[in-house]
Amino acid sequence: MRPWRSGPSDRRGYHHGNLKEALIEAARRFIAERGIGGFTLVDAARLVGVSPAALYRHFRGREALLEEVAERGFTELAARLARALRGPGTPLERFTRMGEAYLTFAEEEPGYYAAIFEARPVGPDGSPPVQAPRDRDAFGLLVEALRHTFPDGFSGGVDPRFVALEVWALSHGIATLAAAGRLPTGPGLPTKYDLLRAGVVAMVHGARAR
Amino acid sequence: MRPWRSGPSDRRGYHHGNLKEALIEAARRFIAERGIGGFTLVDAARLVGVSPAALYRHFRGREALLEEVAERGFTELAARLARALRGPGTPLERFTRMGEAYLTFAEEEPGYYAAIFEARPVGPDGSPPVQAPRDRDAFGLLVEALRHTFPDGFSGGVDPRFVALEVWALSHGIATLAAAGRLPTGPGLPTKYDLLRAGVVAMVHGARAR
DNA sequence: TGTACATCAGTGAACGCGCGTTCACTGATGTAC
DNA sequence: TGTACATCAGTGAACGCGCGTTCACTGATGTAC
Repeated sequence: MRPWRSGPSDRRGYHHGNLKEALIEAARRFIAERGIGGFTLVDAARLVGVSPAALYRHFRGREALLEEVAERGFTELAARLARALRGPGTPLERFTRMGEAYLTFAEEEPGYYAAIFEARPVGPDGSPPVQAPRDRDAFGLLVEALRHTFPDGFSGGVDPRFVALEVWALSHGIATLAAAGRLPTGPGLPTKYDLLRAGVVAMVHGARAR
Repeated sequence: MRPWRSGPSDRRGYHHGNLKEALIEAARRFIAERGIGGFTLVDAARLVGVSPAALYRHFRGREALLEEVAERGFTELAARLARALRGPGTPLERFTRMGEAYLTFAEEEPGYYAAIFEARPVGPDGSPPVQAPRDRDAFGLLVEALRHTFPDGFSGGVDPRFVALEVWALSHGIATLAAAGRLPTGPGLPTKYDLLRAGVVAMVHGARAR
């Protein structure tokens, strides 16, 4: 990776001009390549072309930077899911497209994805908060999507949260297996999108038939 | 954690007597507590009560130890799955029980589970092999289980491998979300076992109805 | 049964390394007058 | 428009630390005679 600067003026002198953003971007890239554990502040600073100490003008430390990356990642993920859900088609089609957007996000942004699921949220005082607000947000988003997509609900009074959890767990499983390169592929074997699509259909169907 | 020795004589002098096994056991525990990235040779040696250099009498280095842990873990997992599948009940019941055994293993042996999925397999020369034999084994095991459980196959000629992948991805997703403490729980929300059971039923049913 | 000795499984000190973080500092920026 | 100066965002050297690994070594074990 070559040193990288963002913003209009590519070569500034003493002042970088956009260091915070550049560091977040560098972290995202390194996490994508080496995982959360393999990410170091020193490498991020070097990539951006700045001394490691400069980082502390913008972040409390390593954990704070990771948490910021996770935050950005989650915002991006939520935006993509919402966009996918908004399109045309039957409820089931739109919901399925949302699932595909999830898999695509995990594939295109492995750094964000890993940060979202591995970064330990940090409270203002440095200790972990009781529960990460993102967790509730992520799950709530999915439940709301299901409720909007199937406003009549499921027969038998099946809780939409149940279906939401099911779909989320399947998506996460497919995404992480694929990211680890452990999803068997080959002639006659389904792609991850095939897998998710069939799984969603089966689960929604299952919930309606119960 | 207190220093720990295994085998019949708990206090040996210069020679430990069972160092290899003790180190594997220590690694399993540390990985369970801190994850793969948080595991260090030095800590493992200290826990066992031995100098860090002693480790090199039994392993090439850190990676080799991790790979050994993964190997043991996989053997144990395979044994548990096979045992669960062997019991009484209808095909679907037995298959469902196998899924529950998978979740239980991930919960009871988080060290093994993490090692299985995160350790990078190492060939004899130190470079990674083309494909980890374990991967094929794990998947093959699941497919065989499905074939034995539903000898009549699925209607519409649905490939058992398809269903196997689906079930595996769901199980893995549930297990990892649960291990990360990110599976929402609360009154009215399903347990991970509920989730897997309903998912398996839906998927098998979906495959037969297609 | 007793002794000599090869083999094996440990020790402990040391190494080079890269990490996250701190500190006093300095160069650049932008605002007040 | 020009100058003084407060503020801000960088530097670079240094730190203590713990890591994985190596090395020459030594104590224990078990076998041959």
